Amino acid sequence: MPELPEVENMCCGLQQALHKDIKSVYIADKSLREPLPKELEQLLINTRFYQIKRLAKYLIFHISNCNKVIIAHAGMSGRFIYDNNKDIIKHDHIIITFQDGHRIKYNDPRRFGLFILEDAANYLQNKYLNKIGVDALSAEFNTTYLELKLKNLKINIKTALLNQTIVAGVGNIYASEALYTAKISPLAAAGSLNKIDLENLVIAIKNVLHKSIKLGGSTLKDYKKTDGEKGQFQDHFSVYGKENASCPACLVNKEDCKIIKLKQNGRSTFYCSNIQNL
DNA sequence: CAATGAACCTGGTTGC
DNA sequence: TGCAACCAGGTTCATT
Repeated sequence: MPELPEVENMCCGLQQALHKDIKSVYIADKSLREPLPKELEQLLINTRFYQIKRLAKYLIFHISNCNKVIIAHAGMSGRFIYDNNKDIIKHDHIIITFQDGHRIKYNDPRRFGLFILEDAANYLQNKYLNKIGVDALSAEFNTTYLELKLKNLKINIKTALLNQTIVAGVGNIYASEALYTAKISPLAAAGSLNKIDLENLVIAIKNVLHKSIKLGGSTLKDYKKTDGEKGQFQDHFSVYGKENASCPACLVNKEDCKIIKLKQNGRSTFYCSNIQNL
């Protein structure tokens, strides 16, 4: 999916929908990770959203005069669109139409996404949210925190970065990109990294996420910004998806290198063995 | 617990 | 052209 930068962009785009009266709600039949809540329609009509915010890779919709919130996640292939179109296309699962004709549409071909209701009073205790680690862009995500979390872990650092209970928001693209920038091998044992490595890694993660947010995220295939346009950060990858190419640093130094692709825990990892030594 | 791999789904690409 | 195999921004669950 949608990793942190893509979800952040969805969230920004959806701010336009705040405080607009909801006229109608379309709910498709097929389930996402969980069945779509059928009480959604009755709950939303004639009210409005007063806050939509990002929590890790989740979006939380706060509803006026309602004791429920919506917890949404875009899975691998989900997108939120905000427009004034009337069309319903394949894989549209939720369409929330406002009085002024605009609408929020959630489309998700693979249906790994999530769209559920939870009690507003204690939604953070929800089973999907209560184990999430600190947000990658928060001040709490720092060298000291990461050192504590990785201590004694034997898994490789790349896999550790995908664990949302350690740090929330990093996904498969930005894990490879950040490790490259920090000059850390994805194969290194998470618990073996020294303080300098960890400091570089924290900085690299925050930098790559910030840069991607500015460029509207990365569009590989399904992800689109809420206006339907592609993100641009995919044009700035150093290693992701670049198997057998030369990495940027080796190109500058005119050194021979080939970016390596491997599988770690079932996910593709890309790295330069010249730059990223164990 | 920590670490692995399978499962959940659809659709695009690759290779025979 | 057809069809099977493999691959994809994520996460949970069952099994070691």
